[in-house]
Amino acid sequence: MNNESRKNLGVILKQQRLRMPLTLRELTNLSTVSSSHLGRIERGERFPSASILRKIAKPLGFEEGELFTLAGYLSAQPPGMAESSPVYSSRQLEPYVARVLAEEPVEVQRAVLGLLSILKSIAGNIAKGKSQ
Amino acid sequence: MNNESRKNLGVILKQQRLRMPLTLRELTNLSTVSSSHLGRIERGERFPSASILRKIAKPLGFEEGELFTLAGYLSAQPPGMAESSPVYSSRQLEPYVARVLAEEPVEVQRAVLGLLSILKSIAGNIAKGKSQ
DNA sequence: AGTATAATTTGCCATTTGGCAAATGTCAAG
DNA sequence: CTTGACATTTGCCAAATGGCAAATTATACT
Repeated sequence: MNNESRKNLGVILKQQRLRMPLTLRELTNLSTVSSSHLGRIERGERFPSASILRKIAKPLGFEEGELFTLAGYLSAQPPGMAESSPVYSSRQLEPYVARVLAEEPVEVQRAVLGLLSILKSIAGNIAKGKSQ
Repeated sequence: MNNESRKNLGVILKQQRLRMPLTLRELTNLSTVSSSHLGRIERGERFPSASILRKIAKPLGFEEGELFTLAGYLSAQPPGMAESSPVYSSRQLEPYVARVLAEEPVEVQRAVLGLLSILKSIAGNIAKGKSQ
């Protein structure tokens, strides 16, 4: 991350903070990011990590993705069509399965994948005679 | 970033890499991220920064934003126009989950639902103190 | 002016990231 | 079993992040 882009982002963040308007300390309270760090970010001495960006996005009135793009973490987003269907591969997910899973919280959806991979690995071991 | 979510992301990344399939070194060539680092990320010893995530997203077949969401850097993405897809009911099926499951034969997809309902019933009993 | 009070900056340091090179693990061919 | 060609993991270290506390600067009020 070069020095110029640090400064650029810093300037943007500072302008936005002043527009609210907020002091560094107030922004600290809203974001749980230390004011010393915020100050350094604003004058380009530090570059905010993703988690810091996430914490300050809303208090400054940014969309998360917007800030990530400004920081160069995300490539410029084609607005609107954000998540254009990511080709559901060659095979198909059965609509019924999709519908039922969609009712579950995302953690559960992911946990299901975990289960599946565990089962596959066990099955693989059995097949190789290694037993469990 | 707690230890569990590190591991979770690692497992997801590894699964996806093997699905391509790619070796760590090959992924290194596609992403310019050292294989030692990639390895540590996969087994949860390191947590990838935003710039690393960005570098590995496409080679692994992820949308950038998708990976950022999985890593917890971005909150779950507003469905945008994907809402027009009637299949995914009120809640959303996470694209990554959909894609992985879509790779499985339909029987497996359905079996996953079976597993899920069994686990839910067990969990319910535990909650009610009936023990397992 | 002088002084209290709030805001910002600086010094310092623990922690984390990520790369390089060496060590270790894996596996097929001889 | 041994060798060679891979892949993965480990040891080590430089660079960066981010927090706390102290120092400095700005602002307001007598």
